[in-house]
Amino acid sequence: MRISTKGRYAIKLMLDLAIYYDGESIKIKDIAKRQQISEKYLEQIVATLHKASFVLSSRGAKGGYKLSRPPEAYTVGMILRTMEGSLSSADCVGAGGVECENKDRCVTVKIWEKLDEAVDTVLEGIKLSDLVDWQNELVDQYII
Amino acid sequence: MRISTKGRYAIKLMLDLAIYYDGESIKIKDIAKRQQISEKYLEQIVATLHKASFVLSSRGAKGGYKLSRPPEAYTVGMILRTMEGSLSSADCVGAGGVECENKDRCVTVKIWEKLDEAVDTVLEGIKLSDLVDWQNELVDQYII
DNA sequence: ACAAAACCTATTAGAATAGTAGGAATACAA
DNA sequence: TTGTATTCCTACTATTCTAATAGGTTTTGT
Repeated sequence: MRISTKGRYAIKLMLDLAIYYDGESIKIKDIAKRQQISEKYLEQIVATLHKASFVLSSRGAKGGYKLSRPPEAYTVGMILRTMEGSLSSADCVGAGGVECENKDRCVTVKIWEKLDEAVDTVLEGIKLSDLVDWQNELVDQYII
Repeated sequence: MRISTKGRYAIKLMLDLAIYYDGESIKIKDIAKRQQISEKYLEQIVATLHKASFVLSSRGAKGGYKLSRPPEAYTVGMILRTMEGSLSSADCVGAGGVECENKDRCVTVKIWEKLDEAVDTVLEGIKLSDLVDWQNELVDQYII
């Protein structure tokens, strides 16, 4: 039931883009420094997010990345699914899964269906903007 | 977010023990045949369940396994946790996890806490006896 | 022209997954 | 008491996944 570093780092990356946006593109180098993640690894991760059109890029000096939409438009689930592919708990359930020919006679699939639904509800219920809000609350708490 | 075959097979094994119990011990060989799982692999899985005292064993001819408690006494979560160790979505949350020194300043942990709680609620909410009931409903539906 | 950034592709070390394999110990039954 | 069926124990293995590292190429602002 683990979420990989790819998924977790992608969320940190997107959150960083949301929080530190000031009109300018944000460099991977800076995100890597702030989030304590390898620059090269982040490059790979942002490439996937770029392919999914979650971020806009500009190349060359003064280049970097921006969110392509407002933070309310992303859910944690969207980001994780983009990075991890399917999030389903077993192959026999969920999109793109290997259909089991015994599926409608197997009661254990009900477990995975219920589980996946619960996971989905949580992950689709948290928006990137919620993370930004939580972060701001934390800052209020610690700095002030 | 995958549940491994070990966890899934363990549930099938426990369910098989619950359903086919008639006073006698049940052989791994029979479970393997019914559930279409490798006998040798099931041996390993049942060994873990035995160590956790979820099943009683008797050796030699006429040997086999029985549940050590009634099916109501097991939750799916108990079984999965026994097979998979921690079910938590990230190392920074949950028991036995590597505590992150930045934990109380990191908002993403909130995601994993919420997620783990939801997973827990589902998995602790399903008892082995529920699976037995579902199975019996299925049988009614198909055979009768 | 130069520097800084994104972009692209290959490689790798280690761990986890999903088993396979072979035999030792035990116990029933003839 | 001998055979057979079972659990029990330990080692091995092939494959995939994870989490990176590495080394460049292309683009662009100054």
